[in-house]
Amino acid sequence: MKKLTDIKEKLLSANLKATHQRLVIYEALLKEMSHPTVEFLYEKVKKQNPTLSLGTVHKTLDVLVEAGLVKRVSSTDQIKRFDANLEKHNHIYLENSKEIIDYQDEELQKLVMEYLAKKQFKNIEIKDVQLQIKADKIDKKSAVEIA
Amino acid sequence: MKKLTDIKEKLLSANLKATHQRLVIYEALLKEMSHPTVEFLYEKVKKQNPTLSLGTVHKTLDVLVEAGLVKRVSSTDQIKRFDANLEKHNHIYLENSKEIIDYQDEELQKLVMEYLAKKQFKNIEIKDVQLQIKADKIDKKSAVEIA
DNA sequence: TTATCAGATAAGAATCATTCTTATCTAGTA
DNA sequence: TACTAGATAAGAATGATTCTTATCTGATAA
Repeated sequence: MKKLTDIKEKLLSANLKATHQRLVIYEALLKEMSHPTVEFLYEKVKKQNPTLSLGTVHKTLDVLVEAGLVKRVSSTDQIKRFDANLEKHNHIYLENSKEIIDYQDEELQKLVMEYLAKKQFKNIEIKDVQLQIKADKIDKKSAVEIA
Repeated sequence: MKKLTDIKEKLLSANLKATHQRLVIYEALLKEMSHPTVEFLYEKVKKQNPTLSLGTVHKTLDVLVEAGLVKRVSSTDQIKRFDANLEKHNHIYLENSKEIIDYQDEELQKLVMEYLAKKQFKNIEIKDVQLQIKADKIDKKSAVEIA
């Protein structure tokens, strides 16, 4: 549970002005586990902030990505998705239900990074590795559980 | 080196009519290692086929994806990219040079798949796993070499 | 050969998420 | 209080993609 003061703190420590719009957009993204689109976040925050514009949501998310507080999620469709979870984690793409869920597994991350570290890549510097797990949800009504 | 007859064969075995447009678009994609955009392929094939339209390139690629002959490449930008390489492989995203290059490594693929197979996921059926390796090219002029 | 028919293509209009532009607003500072 | 830089609102512009419609093509049957 992030308090508003924590969010404010994060913005300020990234040298960003902690405006009301930025606070509510960032807060909405932090609450969402579903890797929301710009439109989705706009609809969420608009309820409490009717004057807030869609362009501001776009701009704010760009600013947050630029500042390293938020990440873009890659996908094969044409719509931007965002993620406020900065911890190293992977994504499970549920193709039939169109969801993207988090999969955190330090052991796996370590396994892959150590494997790649042993390899000799010439002329590149590896910055990050992410797994995209493509799957189908079997029972669409119940949630996915990861042991 | 794919011969045109091989390409024709692939189209026919996917129950697609082997039209001239499909042949040249598919051939152009097979030749490209760079995970090209629709626009890029259009510019390539237009030289020899001036009447071919951009819409046809879009439609044809959709048809090829639908038929399983071609794959979409996921990315964080808004532009579709395609890949005719159906072998299990991973992608290295060179962020500074905007390239996406292939990284084939059966050992790594096996390592990850076996690790995940041991895990207990409830309610999902894993179909595929892909690694996205984010990196920077050190010397932009020379090629990346993978040992 | 000719007619028919389904599917493919060309051309351009429509769509829609994103980006850009401009004017206005706001908070901090002198 | 006035000034200033940065942020926001509103809406226009952009551009890749999708859609629509008419035309074309190639296979098949009469």
